[in-house]
Amino acid sequence: MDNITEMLKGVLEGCVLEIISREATYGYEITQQLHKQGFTDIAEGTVYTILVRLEKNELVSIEKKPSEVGPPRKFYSLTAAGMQELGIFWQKWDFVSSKINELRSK
Amino acid sequence: MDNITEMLKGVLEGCVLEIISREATYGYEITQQLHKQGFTDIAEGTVYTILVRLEKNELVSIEKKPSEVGPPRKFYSLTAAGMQELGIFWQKWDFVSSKINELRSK
DNA sequence: ACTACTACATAGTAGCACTTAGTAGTACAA
DNA sequence: TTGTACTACTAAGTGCTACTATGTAGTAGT
Repeated sequence: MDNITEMLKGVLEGCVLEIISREATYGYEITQQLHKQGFTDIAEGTVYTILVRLEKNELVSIEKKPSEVGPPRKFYSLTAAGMQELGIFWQKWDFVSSKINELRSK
Repeated sequence: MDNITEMLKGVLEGCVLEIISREATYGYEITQQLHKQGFTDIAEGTVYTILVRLEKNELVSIEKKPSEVGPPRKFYSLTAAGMQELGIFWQKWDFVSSKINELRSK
């Protein structure tokens, strides 16, 4: 799918929060999961900028762990604020997507 | 619903295209329709900037008509390119929204 | 004159995904 | 020992989009 950049604004961050909420994980792994989930064109750099923003906003906490196959990994977990933010994200998503679908079907 | 700005990026333009595709209409009316449809916080200025962009990209054609209750109105209709763009928009929407929902449910 | 509604225009701002380019560790082959 | 490939993170700069704020202007009722 070509050029869905604009449509991802505001939702990609939510997706990253959702992925982290399942299990503590790190940037490289998150990127790969997104690729497997169908978002094949998302660049690594994009995910890392989101992670930096999440950290700055204190929605995630970080634990650095060594890797056996490369440089050390930064594992992310949701903070309480992060959990709350994830809930708000899904509320917004439900709201927006239902309105869009209503508009389409009327 | 608070602060859904980012989530509207890339979709609001598609919504405007959809509304115009139903019937030739003008900016003020489009804004009101969006409000009725649940997007209560969308400002007039936002709609007009979208319309200017659509015109610039030749996705709409314009016919100016006098109004009995105020200044003249600019009625917008989709061009062939606009129709095509609308189709692409819904394809993208289906793609993105299905992926998001998959991510959520897994 | 004043207010309210209708109708359009636009310069400036903020936020986000993306591009590009870089640094580093491990492992395996030529 | 050089090169390639994969893993893993960083960061400066760009472009697009919705939003803010403000302004202009026509019509109509008080």
